[in-house]
Amino acid sequence: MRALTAIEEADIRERLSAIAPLSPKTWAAVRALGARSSLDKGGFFSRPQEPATRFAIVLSGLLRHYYTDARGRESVKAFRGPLELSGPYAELIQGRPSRTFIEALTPVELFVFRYADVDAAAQTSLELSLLLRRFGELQFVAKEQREYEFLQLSAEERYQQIRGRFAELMQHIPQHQIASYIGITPVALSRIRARLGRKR
Amino acid sequence: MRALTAIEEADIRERLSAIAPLSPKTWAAVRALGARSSLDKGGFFSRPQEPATRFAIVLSGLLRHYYTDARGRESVKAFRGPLELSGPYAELIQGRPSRTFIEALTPVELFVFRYADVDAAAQTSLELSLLLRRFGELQFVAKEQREYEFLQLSAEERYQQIRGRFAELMQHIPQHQIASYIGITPVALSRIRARLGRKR
DNA sequence: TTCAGTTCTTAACCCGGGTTAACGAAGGGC
DNA sequence: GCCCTTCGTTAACCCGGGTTAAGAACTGAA
Repeated sequence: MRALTAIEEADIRERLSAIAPLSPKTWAAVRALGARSSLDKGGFFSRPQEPATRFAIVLSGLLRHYYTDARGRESVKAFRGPLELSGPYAELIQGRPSRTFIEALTPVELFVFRYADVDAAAQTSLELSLLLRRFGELQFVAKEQREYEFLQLSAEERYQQIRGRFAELMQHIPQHQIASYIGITPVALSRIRARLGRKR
Repeated sequence: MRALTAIEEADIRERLSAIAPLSPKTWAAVRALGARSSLDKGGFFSRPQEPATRFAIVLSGLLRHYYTDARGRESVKAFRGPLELSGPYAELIQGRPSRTFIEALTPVELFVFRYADVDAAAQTSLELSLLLRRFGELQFVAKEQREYEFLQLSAEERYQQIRGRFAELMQHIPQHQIASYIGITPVALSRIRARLGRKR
C-alpha cells in the first residue's frame, strides 16, 4: 500500500475542488480519510450481497459498474476512468447491501474512502457537506442525461454518443459490454457498427 | 395568495422531516422562505428559456415535467403529485436556463421557494445543507430506478410498473403522456393495453 | 501445441414497436 | 345546438432489434 504521489495528490485535490470549494483544512481532513488500494484486472471493488461501505477515486485504470437480473442478464450502468468516482452510490446513501458489481477492466489504482467516515465528517463541516451535496447533484445530472438518451435517441445514436465520450478508454471495453450499456444485445451492436462502417 | 392551512403546514413539515432531520428553528426558516401559489389547469410552473429560479412542494393537484427535442417531439420526464417536489432541478443546480416544461395537468396548489434563497440559507446551516444533499440523493436514486426500467424491462413491464406507482393519479393523465413517459408511442401503448385486457 | 473460452461477426427468422392513416368518442368554445 | 380539437383505438406496413446458431479470430492455460 504505497502512499499517494505528489502528482496523484494534486490531481485528486483539483478534481474535488472542481466539485465544490475545498479549503486546505478540509482537504487535509479528506486526504487523511482515504487510503490507496489496487485491483488486478478482473478483480471486484464491490459485489452484490456485500455491505456497501466504500467508494473511491480512480487513480488509473478502468472500472465497470453493472448488475444482473433474476435471469442472470447483465446490465452495465457505467464505466469509470481516471479521476472519476466509483462505488455503489445508490446503496451507500440508502444504507443497503450492494446490488452492484464493480469490476476492474484493467489493473486499477484507487484512493478509497469509507462512506461512513466521510458522512460523519460532513456532520460537522459545511464545506464537506456541500461537497457531498454537489457530488450527489452531479450524479443526478448524469443519470438524467442517460434518461434523455433512452427517451430520445436510437440505439445507433446512443452508440455514437458513448463513442465520443469514452473515445480513448473504449479499446479496453469489450463490445458486448458497450452493447449492454446502451441497452441492446451484442448482435445488434455489431450490426450497427457494420451499418456505420458502410456509410463512412 | 392565501396562507398555508395548519394541515398543509404539518404535511410539508412531515414530508421534509422524512428526507432529513428538521429542527423547529430550521423549519421556521424554511417556512419563511416559501410562498403559496397556484396554477390553473394547463398553466406552467416552468418553461424552456426562462431562467431556472424556483422549485416547489405540491400541495394538491398534478404536474408533468417534460421537454421537446429539435423536431418538436415531447418526452415526459416525470409526474408529480401531492407532497412531491417539483422544479427544473437539473437546471437549478447547474445555474442554467430551464429546458423543462412543468405543466399543471389539474388545478395545482404549490408552496414555492426561490432556489437561491434556500441555497444561501444552506451556506450557514448544516441541517439545511444535509436536507439539500439528501434531496439530491433521492433524486438520483429515482433516476437510477428509471435507468433500470429502460435497461431491463420491456415497454409492457414498464407500463405495469407505472400503473402500480401512480394508480390513483393516472386518471388525470392522458394516455399519450404515459406512453411518452415509458418511451413509446401512443399507438404502441394502446396495443399493449389491448394485449393486457385480452389476457386478464 | 492443442484445446477451450471469449469475442466479434454474419445470417435467418421472429416480434415489438414506429409510422401513417382512418375512425369514433369526448370535450371545449362559440 | 354545432364545430373543432384532442384523445384513444385499430389496421397495414416497415424496420430495428432479439434470438439462435454457426463460424472466424484471438487468447490463455495445460
